[in-house]
Amino acid sequence: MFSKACQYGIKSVIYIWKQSQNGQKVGAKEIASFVDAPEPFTAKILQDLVRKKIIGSQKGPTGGFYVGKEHEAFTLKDLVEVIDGDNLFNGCSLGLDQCSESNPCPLHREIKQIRSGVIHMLTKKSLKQLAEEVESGETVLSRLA
Amino acid sequence: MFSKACQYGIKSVIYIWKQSQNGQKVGAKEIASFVDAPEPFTAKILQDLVRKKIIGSQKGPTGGFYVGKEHEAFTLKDLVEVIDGDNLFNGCSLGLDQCSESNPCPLHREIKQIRSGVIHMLTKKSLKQLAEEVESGETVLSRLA
DNA sequence: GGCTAAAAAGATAAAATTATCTTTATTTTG
DNA sequence: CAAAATAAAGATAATTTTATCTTTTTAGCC
Repeated sequence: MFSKACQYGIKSVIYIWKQSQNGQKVGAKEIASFVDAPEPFTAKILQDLVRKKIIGSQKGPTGGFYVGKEHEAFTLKDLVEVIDGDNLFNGCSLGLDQCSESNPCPLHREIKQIRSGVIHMLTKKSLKQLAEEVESGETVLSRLA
Repeated sequence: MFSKACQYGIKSVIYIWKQSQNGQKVGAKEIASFVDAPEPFTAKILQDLVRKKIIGSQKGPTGGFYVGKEHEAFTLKDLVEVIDGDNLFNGCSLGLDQCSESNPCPLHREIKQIRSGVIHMLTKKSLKQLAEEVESGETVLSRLA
């Protein structure tokens, strides 16, 4: 469902939120290690997210990635769209370019319903809220339980 | 959601069903052209499906791919599993290997629900039924409407 | 039996995704 | 202002997925 890049991205951003709530910026190395992902690849993904303003970054010593009020409204859907595109949300699931309501592919109606569920789930919580659930121990992010 | 191989596979098998209901075996070339997929790649996929008994095949002149009573019970889920594995149905969507009910990742519950929807949709109709809907014009398979 | 048409299998190639390495730019601190 | 730490950017490599090509096997037909 999600590419690896996207999985890394999701976990990274939740971790950044978690740390930012404690007022801490975090470096790519720390993020990658926590999230158990290759560091340079993670850094690439984070760069994309910065470019698209999903997160912020600061160079130099004491620098790192962070989030703040300006990022509070972003949801998983925004993040997934940046990394994986809108493939999961739009376009015929069988790759037909003629597929439409009036010309539906065999899965058209069914996929439509699935997608609305997916979109709902990816929008109902903000990234910040997801981080709060990790902070509270309700959910778990790292492989180190 | 589905790999290209899987998209091609789904369309191919529905087409084979459609043709088999008229008592016709179909060759890889015809399938690929109808389904608008590269022929050798399609043939590879079909070979996998034959090996896993989702469809049948016969070599030699007048040969081709076909389906019959012995294949009637197969659903999209069976097909997707053969081609894409169970990735869509099992395993942590964020790639955590520690993820479980008692140690849930941030998306655990939500993904579980999505998945049950996906599984329901992929099992509620047989491949044969999907072909019947194409046959009746209710849905459309080829890019030539 | 030999020819032909088709699937099966195996080898190769191209493209996309994932991963790594190196260099550059920026910013803080001393 | 120099040094150090960090993100950013660019170049390269490995792996996986997608695609193609070639050879072999099977089965029908004359």
